[in-house]
Amino acid sequence: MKKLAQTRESDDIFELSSFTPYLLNQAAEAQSDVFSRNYRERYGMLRTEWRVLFHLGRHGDMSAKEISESASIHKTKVSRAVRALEEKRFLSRITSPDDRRSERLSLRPPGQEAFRHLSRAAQDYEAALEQRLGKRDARKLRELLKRLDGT
Amino acid sequence: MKKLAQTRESDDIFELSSFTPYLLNQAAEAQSDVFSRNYRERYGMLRTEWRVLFHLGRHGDMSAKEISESASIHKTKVSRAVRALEEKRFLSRITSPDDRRSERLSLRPPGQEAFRHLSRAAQDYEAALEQRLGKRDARKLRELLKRLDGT
DNA sequence: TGTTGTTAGTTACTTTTGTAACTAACAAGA
DNA sequence: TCTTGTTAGTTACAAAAGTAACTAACAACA
Repeated sequence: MKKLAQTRESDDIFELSSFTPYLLNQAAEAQSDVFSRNYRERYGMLRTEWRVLFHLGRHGDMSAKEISESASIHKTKVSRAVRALEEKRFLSRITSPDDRRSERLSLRPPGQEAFRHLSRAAQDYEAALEQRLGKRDARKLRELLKRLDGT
Repeated sequence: MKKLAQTRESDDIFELSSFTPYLLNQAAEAQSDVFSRNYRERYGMLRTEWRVLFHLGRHGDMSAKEISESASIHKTKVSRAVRALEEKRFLSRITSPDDRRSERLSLRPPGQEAFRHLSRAAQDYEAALEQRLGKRDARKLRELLKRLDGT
């Protein structure tokens, strides 16, 4: 007998394994757990610190505000990450002369070295992922994820 | 002039936007933020609570241990979620007669209703996502995510 | 100059998570 | 029955994240 029309497709079976937000979260956690070893074990860094470091290394000196906007990280998280990186002697701050509320953050040599190291690790990680998924699928995945992150 | 061989592809430019763990995380957060309104605003539930509820609704009575394994949630998180759901009168526990360490968790009527409601919301959410991405790409995304979550 | 409103960044407080140690119950064998 | 080892679930403490309120500096204009 043919299947009848339904109000909702497969109303009966709905597993978490077909719920995209769940899968996204599982995959994100799994990947993050693996890569975080790179900055956690060697530098005792947290994810936000790694991101802030990355932005500074990638874009040169920035203010906390600029990092916050460009990386979509809340300013309190940035503030805490900056302090942690400062305590590790990875960056220095100089009060901006034209606006004394804001600070110019720059990587110091140890911070620059950490950036280079982690940046390389990230590229290697990405390359390994591309190996696993295949170039085509890896690219497709990134494309799809980009389409999602706005919503 | 032709591009020379490099040790690493595009050694020069490496943006966060091409780093899959970053994209995964952004997308996962964005999606979770949207869907969490469903269980947060109406039921005051946390994500782990929603997951535990879902498992109970989907698979019938289970022990905390079983949920923990089947959902890959740490047992302390499950323990806290179970207590929260119990306080909301969404579930009841009965000490298992054959092993008094373990408890049979069952959804009570209000919990069952919340499950049905949220389950429907999840299906609608998934359907909307499928609309946005297109059936083919939505399916592809799920497939790729599944391939990632083991690592 | 004084007032009003805005902005960069920090701090204080609360909520949530992670980790480890714990309790009570079980299991299997001496 | 008395170890010894394991397991289900909880609790206590520490680390991290979210939220709101705050400080100091700025801007614009009366």
